[in-house]
Amino acid sequence: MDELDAEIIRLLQTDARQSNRELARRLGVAPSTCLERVRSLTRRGVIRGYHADVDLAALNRGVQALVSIQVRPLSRPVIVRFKEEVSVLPEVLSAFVLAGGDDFVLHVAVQDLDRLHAFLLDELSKRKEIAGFRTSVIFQSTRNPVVGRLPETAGAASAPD
Amino acid sequence: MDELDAEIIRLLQTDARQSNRELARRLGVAPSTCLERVRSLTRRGVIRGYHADVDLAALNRGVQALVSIQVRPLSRPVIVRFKEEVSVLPEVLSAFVLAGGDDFVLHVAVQDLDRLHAFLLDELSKRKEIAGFRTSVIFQSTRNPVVGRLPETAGAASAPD
DNA sequence: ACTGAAAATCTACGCTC
DNA sequence: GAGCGTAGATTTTCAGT
Repeated sequence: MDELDAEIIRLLQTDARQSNRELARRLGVAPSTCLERVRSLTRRGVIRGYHADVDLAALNRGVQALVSIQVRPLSRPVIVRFKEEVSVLPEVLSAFVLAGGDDFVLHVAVQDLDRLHAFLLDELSKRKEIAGFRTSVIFQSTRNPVVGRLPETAGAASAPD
Repeated sequence: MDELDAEIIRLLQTDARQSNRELARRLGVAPSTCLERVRSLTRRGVIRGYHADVDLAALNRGVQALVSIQVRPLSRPVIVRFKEEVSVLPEVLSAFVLAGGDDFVLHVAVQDLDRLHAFLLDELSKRKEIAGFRTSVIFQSTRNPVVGRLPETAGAASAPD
């Protein structure tokens, strides 16, 4: 993971469909070199795939929400099963298993508030393992297009207290 | 947005780097037709871009958390400014502006728990507009690779009560 | 929406450092 | 081992239909 790899990752996060040639030009290396680097990153699992970013509103999924959920009993089989079942629901964009007050957070996207309500009632309320949940409608969301290495925070690495 | 468009979107969400030719083959249309469809979807803003999916652990960002935040006063300038400033922090993957008990949720990824603690203390605690926040470490997260049209929920559209 | 052909790109392989 | 240049295969792209 040298500087060149980091730059490749940055550029492919910005635009995954640019040609290998273009990528090589921006990096100042030969296309064949660039190709080998990208393959290596893919082989090593650093690059996991390439995905189109789609406008949710255009898919009639303009209403998003975060749903915080507590499940009981808080046992491994219940958590594993709940996570698996809920992850595949079409309304769910992503699911988080958490430490702390809430056990799960679901990021959901649906057509409108009626559908959100229906989802909560039909998919969540009926589940016996759910001890409670709280829904927050999302007004806005922003996503950082590029995930890079973090800058070293001065002192944190070398001088723990 | 006919069936062909929907299928293109599905395939490009799964693998954004497959060739136009491959895409066309899977759809059973000519490459030129497929290309024009993809361009149209891009022009209309349905496809917003293509991004590489990178393993956060490989970038030394293996620790993720959701941070729920309340800000005061809850006025437009405070919200807008907070959102803009926080969105560009390198630790922040995405930021949500919410309705409900919490005003913001930040999805953050950092190297380790020390860095998470440092982020909370150095970036959040010092902000005067923050009235309180709660941090939940993420044990696991799953993401739905394909966002599609939602199935019609029987009765919901045609027979509201 | 398809066909065909020209331009651009991809990528395997042998070479140099 | 890592990067480069080249050449043959593949793909993109845009007429014309």
